[in-house]
Amino acid sequence: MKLKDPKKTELIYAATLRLVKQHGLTALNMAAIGKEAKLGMGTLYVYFKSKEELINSLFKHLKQLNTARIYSSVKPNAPFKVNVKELYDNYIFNRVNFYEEHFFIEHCSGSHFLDKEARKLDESAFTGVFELLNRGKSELLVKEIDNALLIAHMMGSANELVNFCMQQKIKINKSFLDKTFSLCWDSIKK
Amino acid sequence: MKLKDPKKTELIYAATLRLVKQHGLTALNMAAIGKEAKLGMGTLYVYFKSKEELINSLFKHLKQLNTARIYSSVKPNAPFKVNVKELYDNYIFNRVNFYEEHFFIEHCSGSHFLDKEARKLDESAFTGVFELLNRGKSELLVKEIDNALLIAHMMGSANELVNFCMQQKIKINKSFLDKTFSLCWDSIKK
Amino acid sequence: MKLKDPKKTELIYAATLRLVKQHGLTALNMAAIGKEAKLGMGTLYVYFKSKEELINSLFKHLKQLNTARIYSSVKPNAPFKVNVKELYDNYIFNRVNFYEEHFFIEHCSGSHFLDKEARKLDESAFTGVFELLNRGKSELLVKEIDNALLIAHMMGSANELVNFCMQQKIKINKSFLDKTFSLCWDSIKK
Amino acid sequence: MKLKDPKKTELIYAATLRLVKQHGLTALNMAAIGKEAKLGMGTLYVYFKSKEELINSLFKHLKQLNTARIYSSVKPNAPFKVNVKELYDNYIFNRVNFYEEHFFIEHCSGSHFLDKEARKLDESAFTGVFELLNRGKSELLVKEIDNALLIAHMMGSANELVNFCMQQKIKINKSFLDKTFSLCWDSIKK
DNA sequence: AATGAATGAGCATTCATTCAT
DNA sequence: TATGAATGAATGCTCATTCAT
Repeated sequence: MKLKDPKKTELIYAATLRLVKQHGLTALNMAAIGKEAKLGMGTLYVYFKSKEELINSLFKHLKQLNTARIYSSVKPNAPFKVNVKELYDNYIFNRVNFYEEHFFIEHCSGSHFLDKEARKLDESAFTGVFELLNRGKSELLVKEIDNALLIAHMMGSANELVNFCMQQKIKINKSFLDKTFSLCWDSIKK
Repeated sequence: MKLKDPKKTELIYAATLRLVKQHGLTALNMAAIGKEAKLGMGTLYVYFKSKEELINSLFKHLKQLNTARIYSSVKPNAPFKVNVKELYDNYIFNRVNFYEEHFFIEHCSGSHFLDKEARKLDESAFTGVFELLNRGKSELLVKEIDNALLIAHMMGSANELVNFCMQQKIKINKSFLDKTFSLCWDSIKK
Repeated sequence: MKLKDPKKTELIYAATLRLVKQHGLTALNMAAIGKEAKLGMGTLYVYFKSKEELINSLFKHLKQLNTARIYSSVKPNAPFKVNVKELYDNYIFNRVNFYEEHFFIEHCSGSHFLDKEARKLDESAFTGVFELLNRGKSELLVKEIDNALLIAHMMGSANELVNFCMQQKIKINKSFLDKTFSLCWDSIKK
Repeated sequence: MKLKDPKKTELIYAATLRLVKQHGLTALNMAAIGKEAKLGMGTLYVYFKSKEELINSLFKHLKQLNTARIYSSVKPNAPFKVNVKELYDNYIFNRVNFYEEHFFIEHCSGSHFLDKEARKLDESAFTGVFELLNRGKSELLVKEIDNALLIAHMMGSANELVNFCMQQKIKINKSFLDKTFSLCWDSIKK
């Protein structure tokens, strides 16, 4: 596909995210996306060859974007705990500021829309954090527990805390982040 | 005369859960449910007046069931930490053994299917744990942090650990539970 | 079909008429008839082998009843005009008192439900009036116009007058009947 | 870009009338309309948002058309009887030439399809004839009987005569119209 | 005989996709 | 390229009929 106007792809992505947030993935349809993006319905098919492709394409795009965003904060030279804290803050910040994106990702996982490639992407993604945790272990700062479990524990906690805040319409500030990080840190630290 | 068979409701529920697990909520349709439940499609409408009602009804049923299951393990007379551990094990056990149910619940939340009543149910449910944590605080065993945050932290962690195990097809055993519980305990303990 | 309980047939007929009057022939369904007749839906099939047969059966029944009712008033020995007046009053009286029945008949005619036999019945039925009009002609009281046209003229007028009264909820009394009969009489009289 | 084709509405209307005439309102379904109109079934929903709306829309359209057609023949300057005759001929002519339309209208009235607006339209429509009859009375040509009754009488007669001719496949000609008009005129004239 | 639960063909409606402009 | 009208397969739901009790 030669994209004449790359901005249209963005418009379509944004419209899709807004709609899924508002009415759920189950209610998503092409006519609605066209309308929300202020484009003709046929135009969608200039940029994506099917609804499935649109969704997969957006899913992969978001996954990449998200991984990049999280790692943007990792600075290998900083002390270990500082690094973990920054990663933590950044992760939560991301989750909140791009809530629509994560909502979309979560509802796509497990839907029949995703192709194999997307499903694989869904499962990879945390190699950078692995390395960081290994460093923590070598510095005798982190418990000798499987990295995958440590990550699941921290990520799960962070996700749920964000969900809670979104539901209760609580704004997340520095004091909140410090408090909840202390929970995470105390759990993984040796 | 033939009487309405209460077992049919269960058959329909079970078929629905299986299908959503296998192909996602987005692919769910009445014909498929009928087939999976080995019932005529019309029969579904003897027990539920619409697809929406079927989904809401199942959602509410599962929420109640789940709440009951979690609390079944709380024994007020046991020492605090024992109680938390039992609750934790029970919660994870539930999550694993009724994975289909939680998968369904999570994909329904945020779909356009749920009515107001179901949405409300979705948000309540943790009063019992609140009380337990208060006891922990009064016994000077738990950090002075908002109960809601403590719960979100532990639940999120537990959920994600289960997801991880399901994806990796890891069986959860006592040693796993002890290990991951130690993460949770260390984070909330004073 | 051996009818165990002939009263049930009447119950079913009456329920059908009431429903068609209230919601129209297009909305008629077997479940509703059963409910309205306070009978199980299956019971309808003890008395009629199908919906079509029920409708045709009722249609024929009403046609016969109606023809009998109209002619009940013809007394061959009375003077001609007296006879016509009595027939007219009787016809209108019937139309009003058995409005449901005529509503049903009219909506059935032209529906795809009626079989050939019923359709034929629909077209016959006025031989008695034919003879009366012939007598009128032989007595030089009636215009020399095709009987069928005279009948259509009078019947059409009567039908529409009744419809008008039903819509406007006007009660028909002797003075009304005298006034409108004068219209009819003046038109056919020589 | 393709534009909505106003002729399609007419095609759909015409197909609907043909089908109702042939198989009755009770047998009408969207697939059949699409086929008869040589349009995809989905196309119907581009022009009407539901079957009900299609029927109501057509009903209202026909009512307006019909009222306009009837009055098109009223020429206030002509002598009274000439005017009534012309109206009469015109009314019958209409009834015959647009038999399908009247068949549709009659079967819709009393069906559960019509909305309030359509039902109201159904009841209005004869103000022009009222005025004509008033003129007839002032010219001492018409009996002092309620206009509504006079109209019901004439219309009912005309309707039934047309029905009779349609059933018997009789062609209506000038002599027929003169003959039957004489019946009407004799009934209303003073 | 009487009942109403069970059934699946049939119907109204939706929606991804194509097509004419 | 951009558009939205056109399409018909797919879906939710209804309802005449059958069946088990």
